[in-house]
Amino acid sequence: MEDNSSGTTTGPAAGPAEELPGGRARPKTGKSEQTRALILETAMRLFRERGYDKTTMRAIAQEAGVSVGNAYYYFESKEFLIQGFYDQMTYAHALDATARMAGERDFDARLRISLESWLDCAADYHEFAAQFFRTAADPDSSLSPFSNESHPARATAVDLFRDVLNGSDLAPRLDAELAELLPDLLWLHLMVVVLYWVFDRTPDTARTREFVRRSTPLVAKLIALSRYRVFRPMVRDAKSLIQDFILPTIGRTAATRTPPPPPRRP
Amino acid sequence: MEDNSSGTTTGPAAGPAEELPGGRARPKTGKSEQTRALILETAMRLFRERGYDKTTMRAIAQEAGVSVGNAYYYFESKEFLIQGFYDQMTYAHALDATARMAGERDFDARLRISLESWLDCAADYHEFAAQFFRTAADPDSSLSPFSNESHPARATAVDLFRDVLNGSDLAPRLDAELAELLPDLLWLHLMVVVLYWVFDRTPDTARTREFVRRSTPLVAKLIALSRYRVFRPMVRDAKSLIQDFILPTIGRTAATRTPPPPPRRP
DNA sequence: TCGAAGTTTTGAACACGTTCAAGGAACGCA
DNA sequence: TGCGTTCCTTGAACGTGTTCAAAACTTCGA
Repeated sequence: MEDNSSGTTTGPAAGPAEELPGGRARPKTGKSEQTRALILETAMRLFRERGYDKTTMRAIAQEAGVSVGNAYYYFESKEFLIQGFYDQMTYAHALDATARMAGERDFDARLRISLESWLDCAADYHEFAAQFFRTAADPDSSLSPFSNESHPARATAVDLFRDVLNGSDLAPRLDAELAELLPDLLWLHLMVVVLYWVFDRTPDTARTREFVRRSTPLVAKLIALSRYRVFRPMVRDAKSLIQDFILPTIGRTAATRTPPPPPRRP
Repeated sequence: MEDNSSGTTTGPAAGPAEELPGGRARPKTGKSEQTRALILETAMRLFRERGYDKTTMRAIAQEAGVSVGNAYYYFESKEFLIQGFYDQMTYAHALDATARMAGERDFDARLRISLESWLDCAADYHEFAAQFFRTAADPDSSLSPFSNESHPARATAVDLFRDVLNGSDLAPRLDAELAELLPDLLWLHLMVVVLYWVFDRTPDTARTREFVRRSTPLVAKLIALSRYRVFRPMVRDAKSLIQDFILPTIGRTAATRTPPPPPRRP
């Protein structure tokens, strides 16, 4: 918060929320964008090769053939390189998962596929991921996916889970209001899996994969059961708790909060 | 992992798992223990006053009247000072919560009281706690409460929740096996509350307090319901998932793990 | 009391993330 | 062409966490 007077430099580092290929973004010169990409790619390669802590900013700069100050012109800090990595990976994951679950209608399978896809996309970065998670746990860092700042990567991820649900045979049978909450909850489920994965030390993170295979049927069953009468009061309580306390804390400020009671009659 | 050859120094920093007042602990000279305590207290005061990042090791040393190297003799790194803080707070919390819920038999109330007690104990450190949580999220750090290293503070916390359960009217009505898992699960619930608290920016963390008031009845209801027939299959699945995948990942490898860690380094 | 072995303390030195004043390079305009 | 403005790049310098060889102190047997 106290860093907002980020100096006299007016470089792109001040507003780094634009490097996905979709934006009108940076002025014009392809040169600048090229340097930025070079630095990010070099950093990611070194992170993969040596790990985060052992990769110094000096090494990144030298390996990329620029000065250390130049790296700071494009990335506000070493942590912002992680943001670049996270955005890229989220995007790749969304594409891969969507492709892989095409045609599959079973909700459990779709959920499992999308999580396994994440594990595959992230596999090369397992060691380095600890650092990412550390950063995510810091509420002061704008990189945290839990932080209120609009986080394009998080929106992409939540959209993917909306797709997981909507493309499944489960979707039409669900209460509309619950269906609205679920994408965010499934994203939270991914966060739990990520937490598990970060701490997983088994070869090829086999344990996490097993955890996914075991936990997704449970999630599917839980959601399916939520329609039944007996569970109504509890589901209602849980729903309002989530709506009032969980979602506003993550990105979802007020976008869709308690819409007027939908007079549905099943 | 690669730091294990922690240098030639054989000071107490190598085995800092002993400073709770219950132990036979450090050899004999009260002097050493005194210096250690002085450094820890000074650090905690400065953390409280200035925050973690703004408190430098040099400042801690100067304020405590020792050299910076001396601080490193007692604490392997700045992060290990957090461990000292965490141990102390956990102990204080266990005492406070136990006292506060004495006489109360309602499970929901006991759970709520114990969580509110935590919030009160931690209140002074709210700002600084972000850093603690950051550390907790790093699997390479032996400070992480999720790490396998025997973590006396965690054991204390889990014991507290065992007490929350056993002292309640709910305990005798529960399946024995489930009752065995619950203390760890309730500790996980605390971790969720802590996560919420860390990100909470409302004055006096009012939002977290509201979150506790709203979530504990749900937890209580969920546990109470688990006895009913309909839920059996699901409870069984969840139980085995937790038993096989969650608890082993946190400290709980086997029932009782090598109780006495000998602090001798010849 | 002496000396050796162990314990505690010191502070200069090191590596790293980060900052910043200064200087080029590119572009527009007269 | 010359000049002003903006964008990009540089690398020395700063403050920080951390290390380590050496000094100071304690303990204890002879």
